[in-house]
Amino acid sequence: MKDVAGVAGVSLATVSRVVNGSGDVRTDLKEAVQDAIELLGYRRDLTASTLRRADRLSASIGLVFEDVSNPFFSAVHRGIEDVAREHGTLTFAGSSDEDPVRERELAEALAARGVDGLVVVPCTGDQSYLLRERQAGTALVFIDRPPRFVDADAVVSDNAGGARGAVEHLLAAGHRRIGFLGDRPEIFTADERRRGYREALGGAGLAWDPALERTGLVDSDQAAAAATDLLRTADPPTALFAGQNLITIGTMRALKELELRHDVALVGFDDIALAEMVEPGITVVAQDPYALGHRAAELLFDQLQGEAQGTQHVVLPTRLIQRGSGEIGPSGTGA
Amino acid sequence: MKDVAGVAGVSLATVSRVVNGSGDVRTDLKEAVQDAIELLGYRRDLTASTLRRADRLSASIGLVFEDVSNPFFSAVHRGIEDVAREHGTLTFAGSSDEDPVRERELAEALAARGVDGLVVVPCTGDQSYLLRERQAGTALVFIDRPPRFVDADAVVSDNAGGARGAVEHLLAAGHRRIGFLGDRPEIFTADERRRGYREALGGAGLAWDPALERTGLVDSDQAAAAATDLLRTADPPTALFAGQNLITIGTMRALKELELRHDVALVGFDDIALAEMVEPGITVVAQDPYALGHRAAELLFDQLQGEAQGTQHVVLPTRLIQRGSGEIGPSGTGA
DNA sequence: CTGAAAGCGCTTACAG
DNA sequence: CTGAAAGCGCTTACAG
Repeated sequence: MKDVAGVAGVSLATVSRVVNGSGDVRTDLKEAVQDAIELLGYRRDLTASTLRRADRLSASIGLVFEDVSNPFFSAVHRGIEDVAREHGTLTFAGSSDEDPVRERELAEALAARGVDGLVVVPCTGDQSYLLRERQAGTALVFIDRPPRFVDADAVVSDNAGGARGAVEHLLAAGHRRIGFLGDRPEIFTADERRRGYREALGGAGLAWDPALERTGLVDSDQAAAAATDLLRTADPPTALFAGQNLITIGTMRALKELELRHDVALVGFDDIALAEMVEPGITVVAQDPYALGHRAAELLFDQLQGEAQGTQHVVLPTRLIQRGSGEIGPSGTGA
Repeated sequence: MKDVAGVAGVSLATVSRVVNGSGDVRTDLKEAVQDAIELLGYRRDLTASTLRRADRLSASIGLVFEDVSNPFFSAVHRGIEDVAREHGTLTFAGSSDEDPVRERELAEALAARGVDGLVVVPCTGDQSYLLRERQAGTALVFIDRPPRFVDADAVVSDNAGGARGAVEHLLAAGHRRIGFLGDRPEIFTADERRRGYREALGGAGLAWDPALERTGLVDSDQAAAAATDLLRTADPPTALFAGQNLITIGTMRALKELELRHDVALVGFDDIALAEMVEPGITVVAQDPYALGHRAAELLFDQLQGEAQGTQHVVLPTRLIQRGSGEIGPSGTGA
């Protein structure tokens, strides 16, 4: 910038005004500056600009996900990116791998780089360490799960309601013994879905049977093993509700191997690619991860623009998609 | 930092030395500084540090993908993140949507924020605008596709070789009329896969028949329509090679609707979730997107650490995974 | 080992 | 409308 000022024969302040389009600058000087910029191939250093500017905004935000490579979170990412782009803002993203220590390291590393806001998927644990960042002016929105020990905006899906709907769908088909396969109950979403499952059973006047619940399943292999185990018991369930996409995949694999695909009903939480191509098609309760990200980003920019009105807790609805596996009756399709 | 120095009763320089662990500091002063940091809840501003430091490194890198929400790129992302994390570096990521203008905007926005390096998936077009950033010291690696008009490190899959292997696999099963369904040929990977297809046919002494090639397919719907059209011709192919994951899904859908799933062979490029659960299982040529990202990030940090030895062009092998659809003979399985 | 001073690249009152 | 000067939060020679 100093060089540009030199070549254009003006002061630093004038170059700054031209570059930022702020304040009026005489046409001939403006042109001289633009020519000098062109000539020297000058690029503004945005970080230096942020450091000095009154608003101190970096036009960047940070994303703390469980895993950037999980299709669910990458769809969330895109929802956020599209809003951020409208605000000329770039996104940093990182994976916590469900580790509270790593979540905190990531969030603090992001804050140390001066992000204007943070969208975080909280691990089990305590997010109060983020209070300090918020006090320093960092906008903050939680996504997928509510935070603990922090009162802040959050956007989540209707996990309990979606699960309840899924189980009610199975009940309506006549099932009375419905198994639940879930992730670790410490995870908010996993716990909520189990709650929905239990509520639906209660609503139908059924007591929930601990023998029909298998939780702590962290990948599709564990899910397949648990499903196999459950179906081999003396009084097996006639329907299964799988609490998450990887669990649905594992359960489907188990049903295929046991040759029970057309005999045991299945509804999964989260939609999956190719779900309609499998035999039978997989009935799911779908979330809208893109919308989750989009809404969270909107709340974040509302905060940044001082348009936030109190703490917002947004709950997005889920949608039941019937494809066949969830419409199998208690005595199978006979196919 | 000024406040910390005040509370600890030392100079700014001493605080800086303690925070950075650089230079020797008397134990009592060090403790006084640490106490003051604790007391004030002081957090270092990394961007200000970057601005002043000799190496000017920001410990952040930028990623320009086609689409962050595409599972292929999100796996690449994770491969890069894991290496970056070892170097204490954070990643910015954005989507170009295959638009050269947006690619450039993104890359330049990233550069303006002082990233140490850039990993880019180049759109069709000219990447020479990146020469300026590289001259300014930004490390640069291309991924998935080689750049145009820039001599720089690149990590790509063996697209032509993988495609050739897929088609040779179909030829070995006895097929003589093999159709090709591909993305826009302007995209490097799409063109390479078509080249592999044609080479395999040539190697078997077969002339390639333009009537068997359908390209320019940008989503699964277009792929399904093209596959349907191809299979309804007077002399239809007995096998299909689908050049990309979305195209494979569309083709599979068409085969299902025409009830030809067990009669027409199919091999797809790129692996897909649930591919083994479909009937028949989908035979694919799999890339390793995580490895692609991992290798690219290694090259990037080699450049940053001055350990780069000339321009590297890395080609990663692909792997044929047989699951059934690619093992159907010219007269079907009869299933 | 420690501190006073200069300066990274920029913006912003403040005079003129 | 324009420029000289101060300063954002930090690091880094340079003296001592």
